Amino acid sequence: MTGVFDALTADRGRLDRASAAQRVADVLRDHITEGLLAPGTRLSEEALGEALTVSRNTLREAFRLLADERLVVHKMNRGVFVRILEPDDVADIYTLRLALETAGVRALRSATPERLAAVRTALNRAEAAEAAGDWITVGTADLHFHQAVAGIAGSERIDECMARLMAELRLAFAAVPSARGLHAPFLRRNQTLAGLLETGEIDDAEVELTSYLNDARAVIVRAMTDGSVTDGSVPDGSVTDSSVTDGSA
Amino acid sequence: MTGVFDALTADRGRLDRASAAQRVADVLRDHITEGLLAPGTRLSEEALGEALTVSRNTLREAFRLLADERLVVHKMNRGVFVRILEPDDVADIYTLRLALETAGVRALRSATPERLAAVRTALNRAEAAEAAGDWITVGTADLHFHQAVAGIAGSERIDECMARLMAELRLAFAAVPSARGLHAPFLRRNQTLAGLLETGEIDDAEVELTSYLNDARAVIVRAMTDGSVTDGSVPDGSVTDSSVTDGSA
DNA sequence: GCTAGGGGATTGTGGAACAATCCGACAAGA
DNA sequence: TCTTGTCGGATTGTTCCACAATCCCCTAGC
Repeated sequence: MTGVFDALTADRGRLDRASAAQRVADVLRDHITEGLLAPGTRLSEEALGEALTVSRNTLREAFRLLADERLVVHKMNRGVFVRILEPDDVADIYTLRLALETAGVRALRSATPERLAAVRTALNRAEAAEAAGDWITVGTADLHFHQAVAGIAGSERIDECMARLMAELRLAFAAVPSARGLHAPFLRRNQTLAGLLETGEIDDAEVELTSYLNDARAVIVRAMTDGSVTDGSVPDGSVTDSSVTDGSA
Repeated sequence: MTGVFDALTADRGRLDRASAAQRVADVLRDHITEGLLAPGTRLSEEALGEALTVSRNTLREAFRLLADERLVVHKMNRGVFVRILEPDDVADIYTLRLALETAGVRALRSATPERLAAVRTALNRAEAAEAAGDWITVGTADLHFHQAVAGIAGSERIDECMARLMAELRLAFAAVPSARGLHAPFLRRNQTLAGLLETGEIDDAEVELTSYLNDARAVIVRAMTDGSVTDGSVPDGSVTDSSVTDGSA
């Protein structure tokens, strides 16, 4: 049964175009993770349906997808809201992150060259963005760097799990006033980690990774708890309506 | 703000009744993981909607939830089907399992007593089922045992991740002819692992866990590849129609 | 100042309709 | 005989509409 067309199989996925619900979810996911939709914003079915020219039913299917990814929360008879992350959530995210990235480090010996190269590529991108002073892009590249670390394991499910985690983490970044203060201290440590990986020092890499993630978690949690200052990235006053202030707990 | 009603918070979830889509998804998930819906079965919107007396809209929202959990696959303009696991999927599942359960073992020092006790509880249930010759229940208890191991980490997200993984794994069990042949050899090793955890031998537990999961993976993958024999759990001939045979990759 | 209740808006769910698409069968041609 | 074009039936994809349920806010009354 195997023949000369086997190479096409990989591209088969491109054939089935995404459904409308999938596309809507993609658009909303981008907007949320880019910070264009502030945490707490209510996503009205009618308003969004009109803006995206899709029906309420289709929109609701998209909401299900995003709720499953924890990017929005469903409140019965009240609608869906962009998720507001609590400090506990951040701590929990880092616990899972540690497990996944550790799995990547430990799989170093059996890693494919492409997977390993992706780590360095992401790191280079982060430093280029740093040199340009573009701290938003630095944040993106940093997340990609860590996705690449977990990706060393070569597992489809680990990749997806990390991708979700990183999208969720972006919600936390939105709660930290200064992107620069958040990312700058960790760029050099990324460099250290990448070096250890490239020289195959697995145990040292694991120690560094653990310490790194613990520190990062502490920084974000602290910024969230005493963080009363925002740098004005909140789009406009509509976010301050009453529906935002009530906690999700 | 904290008061005498804090204990009620845990049960708050029971208050907001689940939406119809959620309930439908729950029912279907149970049927799938219990093996009542064989992999490859097509889930007709009209037939299912009639059977559950819900509208197509609601059903489609439920399908989105299940597709996100990888229990069903969406094929554009063709409908949704109960997922058929490939050997590669099983291998991948075990990779993630190892990462999550290892995280549990490593968190042993800071584990709560309840979390640790859950490991022994699940194990006892498995052995009771074994004594009764109920191998289906043994399979369930075995999955709960491993969920408890990962649960030692005390992370909400790790728990959810494991729960999904276990549901998915059930699809693989459906491809193995003999439940007894699958589970029996591993019951004793569960016992060993639990013992190491209870005596706090973290490193040994981790080694045993790794070896355990590698062996289990090998058993299932082998059973799936050369598994031409089924024990007749496939409901009827409708499963053999052409739409089932094409791979999902 | 607090409780109770009404009004308005939005969601939850069902139902129907139409277009788009896929599958299988049949027919035509080499 | 094998391949290719075409047609018809069935199911999904998506939209629109309707109505009940629920929640929030505001006002009235004590």
